[in-house]
Amino acid sequence: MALFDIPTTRTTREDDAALLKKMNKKVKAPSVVRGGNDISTKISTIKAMVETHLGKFRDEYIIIQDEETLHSYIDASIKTGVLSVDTETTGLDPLQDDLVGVCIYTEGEKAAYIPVGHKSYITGQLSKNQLSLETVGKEFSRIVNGVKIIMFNAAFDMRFIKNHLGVELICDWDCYLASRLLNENEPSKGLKALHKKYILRGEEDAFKFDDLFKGMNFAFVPVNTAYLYAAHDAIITYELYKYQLPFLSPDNVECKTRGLTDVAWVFHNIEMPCVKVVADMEDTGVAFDLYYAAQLKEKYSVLIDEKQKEVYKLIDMYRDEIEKYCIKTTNNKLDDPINIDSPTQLAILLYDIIGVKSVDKKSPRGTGEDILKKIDLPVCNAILEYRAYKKLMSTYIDKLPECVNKKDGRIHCKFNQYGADTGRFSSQDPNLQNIPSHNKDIRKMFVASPGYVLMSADYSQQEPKAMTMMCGDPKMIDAYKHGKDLYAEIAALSFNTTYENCLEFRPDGTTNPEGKNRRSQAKSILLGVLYGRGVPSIAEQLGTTTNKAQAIKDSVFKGFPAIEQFEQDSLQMAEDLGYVTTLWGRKRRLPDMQLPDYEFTWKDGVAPDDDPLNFDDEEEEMAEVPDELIHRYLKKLRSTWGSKKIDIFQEANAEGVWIVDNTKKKADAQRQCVNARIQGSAADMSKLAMIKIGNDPRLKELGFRMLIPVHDEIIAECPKENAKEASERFSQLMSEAPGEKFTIPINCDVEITEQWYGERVEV
DNA sequence: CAGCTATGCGCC
DNA sequence: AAAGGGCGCATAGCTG
Repeated sequence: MALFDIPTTRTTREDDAALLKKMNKKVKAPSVVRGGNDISTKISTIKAMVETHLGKFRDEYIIIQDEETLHSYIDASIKTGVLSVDTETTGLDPLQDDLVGVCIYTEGEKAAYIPVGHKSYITGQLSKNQLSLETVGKEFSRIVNGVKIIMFNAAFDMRFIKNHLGVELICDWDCYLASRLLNENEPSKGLKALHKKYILRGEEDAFKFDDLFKGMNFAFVPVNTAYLYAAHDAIITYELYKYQLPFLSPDNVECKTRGLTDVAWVFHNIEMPCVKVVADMEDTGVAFDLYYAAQLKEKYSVLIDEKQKEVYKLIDMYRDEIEKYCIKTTNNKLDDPINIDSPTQLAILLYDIIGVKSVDKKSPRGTGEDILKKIDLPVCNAILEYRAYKKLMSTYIDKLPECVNKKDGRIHCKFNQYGADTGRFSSQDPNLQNIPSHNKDIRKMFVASPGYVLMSADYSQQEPKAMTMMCGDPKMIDAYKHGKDLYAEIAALSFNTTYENCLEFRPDGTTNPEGKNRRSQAKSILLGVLYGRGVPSIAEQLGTTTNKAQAIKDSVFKGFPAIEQFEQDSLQMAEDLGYVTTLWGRKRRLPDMQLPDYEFTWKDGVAPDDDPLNFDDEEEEMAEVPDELIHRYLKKLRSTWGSKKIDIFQEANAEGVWIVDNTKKKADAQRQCVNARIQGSAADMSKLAMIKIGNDPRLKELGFRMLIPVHDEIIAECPKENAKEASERFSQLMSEAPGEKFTIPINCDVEITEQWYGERVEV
């Protein structure tokens, strides 16, 4: 159900403002819960649970309800110089939800909870004995300089504190980011889970917020209960910090001996400075054109309808076969009509009813894009077109307008600055890093603020350039230094021809198909190495045979031995150390690289000739499979592949030997070795650029602000009158970001528009 | 009903 | 014999 009606016409931006106001009104739910019976039961339960599990801390934590106590607590934190901070809120949106309380802890004091937004669930009124936001803000402003601030997921708390207390408290140690740098494979992602694992060593059970308060407004939890839970968070954040501290302190022996010096550098010089930049981007958001979105919705619903009709018309050609099938198989999963959004039903239609032969061995009943393209039936092609429209509609055209913040009409997504294990950002709610770019319509929903222009700057060939620097090949470096096209240069030197013969266009402007072909072959090989892509797959992309692709790859490796060397070095590094590193020293741990290809154990942990009644073999010492047997099987396995391997596993199984096959895991890890170094280095570089840009005083004066990082690209906006100077500075800072690590030129084109991907604007 | 996985597809 | 790195999200279909 729509919360409001999208207008079909628009005259001015003021209409948008009115529209938002209208939305606001309808959205406002009664803030006072009638009766409150449910809620009071829930609160009683919470009270009891908190008392049982956290009651023991009742005297160890305090509630701060007067200014003097807060003042002296802040004094104490100024003395210790370190303060952990955690916020309690009514929700996850720092712009639309409220601050309920702040917890702080400094060594030598009891953990303290400062309630500011607790309310009566009956009257909806603010509870008594709470400090005002102003007072807390005033006290917090005393620690913006000189006190080291510890948080977990700092951008979140920093935003709530900035937006509700009016203080820019900048975090110095984000335990989440520290944890990601220390082990990006760590399965425990949350504060409680990490604390339980590393501080309590798994001894105690920790409450997560949702365990206790799911479906509950934290503002309604009585202060006397809330403080036990909340203050606990400030303590465990601090304890986690103390645990992490030595590992990420460059002078500490723990840091040095564990090879974390560079990782610590990345933490202090890339990740932590990036937090404020991220918090600012999330607060800024990006302007959105609701009217245009409504127009797109009309346009695409028509297209979807037409395509859907076409699909069903084509399916109807098979109606006799469908009927036959339905009679034959009474218990099939087909809806009437067939749901073409269901891969299950579509597979039945294609493979069982129409009788299409599988085109992909890996997924014989697949209905993905590649497979449907290969099948190349009119139905399949129509379905693909239908799916393309449908995807745009559901994921973008329908979804994005719902994400518009009712207060400011902008979309504020959440960036996870260590979202990918390689160090890349990710974005969610909504994901602004996968807005369609091929399609010319969708991105235009994103617009500049009134009076502003959008600026997008992207690194050209960021990853190939990172690869060039990391493998240090002089010919590649030279190509970039002389402003040549790298792929053409690689093609020229690998295929023993001239550079000009490897370009798509001749100097006179006519096209050169052979040149284009050579260039794209070189490109496929280089990017193939970068992605760990196999030769047959490259062959498929180039439309040639595996043998020919292999020959092309050999030529490129011969012409550029540094590329092959880099690949070998990266594999070797991971095998020896268990991790690879980026240009700036971030690590990507790939423990699977150190696995043996196969592992052998006795089935059930017992050798077949063991006497089950003999208990003299103390302490379940796992009997080992004799080397001789292992060698016999290894020899067999290494000269066999594919489905025949299964026969060998079964043969071993019959003998009581259990074989674990790690070869798939290892192959996966091998592909990641090169890619993680390149992708990670590129991510480091992009973050350095964001920090430079975010802290540039001149850009700030010009009213420039970053909006969205898209891996090798930054979208920003700036008042139109300052656009010229800002764009030049923007581009320059991007180019300078990698510093002396890059000895090749980096140029960044800045596009200035009013809509994302719209027409260029002259400034 | 929520929560999970599988499949499919948007981006770099 | 096969053979593509890194994300988040929508939908279907199953489970508790």
